[in-house]
Amino acid sequence: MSPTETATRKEVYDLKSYDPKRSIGGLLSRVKLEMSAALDAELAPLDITGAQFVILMSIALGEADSACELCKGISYDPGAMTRMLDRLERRGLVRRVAHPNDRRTSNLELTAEGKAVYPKLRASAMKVLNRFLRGFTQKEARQMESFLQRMLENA
Amino acid sequence: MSPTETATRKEVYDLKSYDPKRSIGGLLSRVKLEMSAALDAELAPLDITGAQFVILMSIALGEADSACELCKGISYDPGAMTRMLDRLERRGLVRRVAHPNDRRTSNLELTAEGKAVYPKLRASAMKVLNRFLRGFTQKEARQMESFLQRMLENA
DNA sequence: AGAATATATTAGCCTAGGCAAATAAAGCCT
DNA sequence: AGGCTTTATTTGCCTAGGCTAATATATTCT
Repeated sequence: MSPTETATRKEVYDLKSYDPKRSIGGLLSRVKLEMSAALDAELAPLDITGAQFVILMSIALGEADSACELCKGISYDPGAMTRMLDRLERRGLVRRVAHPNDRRTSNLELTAEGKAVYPKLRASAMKVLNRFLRGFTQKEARQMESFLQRMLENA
Repeated sequence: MSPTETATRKEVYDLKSYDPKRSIGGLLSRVKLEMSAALDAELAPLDITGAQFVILMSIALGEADSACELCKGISYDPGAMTRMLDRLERRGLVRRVAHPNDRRTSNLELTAEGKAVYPKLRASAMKVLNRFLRGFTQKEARQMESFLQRMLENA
């Protein structure tokens, strides 16, 4: 450790060094903004938004098969989720199917059209992400994933 | 490089390895969401939102002294900015001052109250950020900053 | 079984950002 | 000066998420 970085120092930023815009917080917000915009642009020809992409992916991957599980998985408001699913259903991508044992909920499935666009969605998102990661080695990418994962665990 | 990671490989994710939720994209969105919520909670006692924090900081640090410059600096909608500044002015934190040479615009300044809360805002944001970075060494934090900066340049 | 509690979804109201058109004032051109 | 273009802000309309209360089922506990 360097002299300016003593063994007692525990925190990354202090009152002197903290610059909001160049801090991890500021940069991260900015990157998220740009990435979302880029994803929206990439998906626009498919008439699907970035927010819808997240839902469709969750359903496709079997990570959630009800509105409630979706909400829990991604910290999304239940009211907003109802409307989101309404839109996806109207859009013909998702179907609500009666649950056999529980009439409070519906099982969510992709329609044929939903299944058909799924690979395109995946490819689009991957493309955007890879674009933002140009110049990154695999090792750097894995390290970035690990940093983000650790931040999430600190939440 | 490992055998699975050949010299010709240029992209971080491929169709096989890409898992949206565990990818840098998914994680980053999630971290941003949690961080924003944490900042909002931390600032709530001051009756200031995270979005307002960003504006106040920009003004305080002299990074922008008009609505237009603010918008450019943070990719914010001009219409939304007008309303944001209306709120901050009503809240007594910001003042619009006539520009001497250009009557289209106003110079933005912090009021006395705005200047008074500024150090608290800074401290709050720093606190939240440091919390998310618990366990990070200075070196890791600098590396994270650099990764994010590179992603931004790739945008 | 019946009551109390918990869960899943929905509807209403509120806030706030994005987009497009309107307005006003500069700046530029000749 | 007069006209064309650019810049800065504002306003109206639209979309979408957050919060709360309402509703309908399940589940649990006597």
